[in-house]
Amino acid sequence: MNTKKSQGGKSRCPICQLGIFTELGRPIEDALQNLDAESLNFMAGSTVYETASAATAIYVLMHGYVKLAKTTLIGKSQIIRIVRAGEIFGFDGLVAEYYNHSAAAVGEIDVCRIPVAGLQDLGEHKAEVERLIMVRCIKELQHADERLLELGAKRSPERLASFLVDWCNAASANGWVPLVLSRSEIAQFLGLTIETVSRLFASWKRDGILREQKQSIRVMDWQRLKLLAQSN
Amino acid sequence: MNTKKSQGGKSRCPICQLGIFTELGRPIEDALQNLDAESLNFMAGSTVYETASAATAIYVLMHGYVKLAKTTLIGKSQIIRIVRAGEIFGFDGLVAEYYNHSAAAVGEIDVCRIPVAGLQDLGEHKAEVERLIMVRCIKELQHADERLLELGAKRSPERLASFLVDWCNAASANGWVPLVLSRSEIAQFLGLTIETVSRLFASWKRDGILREQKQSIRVMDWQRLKLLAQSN
DNA sequence: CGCGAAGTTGAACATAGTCAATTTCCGTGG
DNA sequence: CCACGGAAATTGACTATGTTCAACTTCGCG
Repeated sequence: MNTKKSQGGKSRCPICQLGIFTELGRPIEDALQNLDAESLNFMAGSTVYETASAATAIYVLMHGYVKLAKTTLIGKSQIIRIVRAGEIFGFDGLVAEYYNHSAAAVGEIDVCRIPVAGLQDLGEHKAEVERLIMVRCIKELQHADERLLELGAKRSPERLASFLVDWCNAASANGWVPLVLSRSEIAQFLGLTIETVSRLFASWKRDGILREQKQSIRVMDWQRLKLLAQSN
Repeated sequence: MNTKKSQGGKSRCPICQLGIFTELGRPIEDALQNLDAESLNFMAGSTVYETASAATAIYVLMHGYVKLAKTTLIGKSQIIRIVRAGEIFGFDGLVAEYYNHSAAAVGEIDVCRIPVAGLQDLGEHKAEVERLIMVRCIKELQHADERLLELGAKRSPERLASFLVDWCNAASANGWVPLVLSRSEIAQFLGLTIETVSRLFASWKRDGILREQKQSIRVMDWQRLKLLAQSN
């Protein structure tokens, strides 16, 4: 068993504590408490759901990182999204019978699992929650569009550089930023090989653009990195 | 002026005739008639909206094909989606101030333009329409995920082969299928160059897998094409 | 300390891109 | 109906980017 419920059974899901639904106002927050949402904890590397497993819930990531991935028939896998705390994943649960991708924990995570069946019980508030989900979904779609541009129209240095720029920006901590992903995961995310990623890191470290220590990176020359992200 | 309204001003938009919203039932169909949706006709190659233009409407494609594209700062463009009749595009209108991609007609098209402001006036039906849009959006997201796998984890022959398989399947007409897109557009869609696409076509025609005449293709050997789509 | 996994590095190779020369296609006008 | 002109597509030769394979090093952990 690679998953454990943090406090067993239908524990009160702390959705609101993260502020995802707070914008909807208190009555809805209360209604959400009545869903049988569960707070779950997964240890590093464990699977939240597999491709083609029954899509019965959507998830809100409370803490940590989740990677969503798809695999070709010949076994090459592509990470389609890295989910951050506060984001929703598992949209498939709302329209499809099965998930079309897998979700796995990168490091230890806490998620809130919301059974889709429960959403039906929201009554008058259902519409507002669905609207919020719609908005989130559209944002995901925009993000996916951006990634299609990355994968379809950019070369390896541009892909890695803009990935690093995004990653460090999201981390907001300037200075050292924990790089949660392994070389292999970065490669799978960018549609490259481990070796290519490794060589680019090495080259940029040599050039003084980056430094790395203990799974963390620090950008020394933002200007050059951003330039690499845009052209050659 | 490269666009013209088919019958000037706020013409009755034939949304329902396409059956997109019919699943919602008659009262909602009627309510939709009261939006100031416009039926528009664009000639081949003209632009429905540009990247970064004000996102004030969503569109339903009534007839033809639309290509949605993004461009890198150095001018390489990537087609992120080919929209077919009956599909919604311009989801950005619902959440963002500006479109993050462009939309252009491939051949002549008819679209129904629904101002987002109008959706607010749907009153009690708003929720149901938004739910439908949410469902469509999630399906687009799944489709985008699939394309990320194509671009990130597959080689040129696999990309082109699976594109052709999809294209011909969607056209449902077995036998000759009109290939609406130019080599350049196919290349932009698959993240390849015109030359690579051209060479693959040539090679497959030589091998008797395909035939082509007058902008239409015919798959002669489905088994081999599907095999090409999956592995090497 | 030692083992296994992750990461690095080099050399050879292959895939796809670039550049350039033709050829084909198609609409326009004679 | 044919001829012309321009755009699209094809083809070849060369190049470059990134992959593959393999050896080796580093890191983390028991």
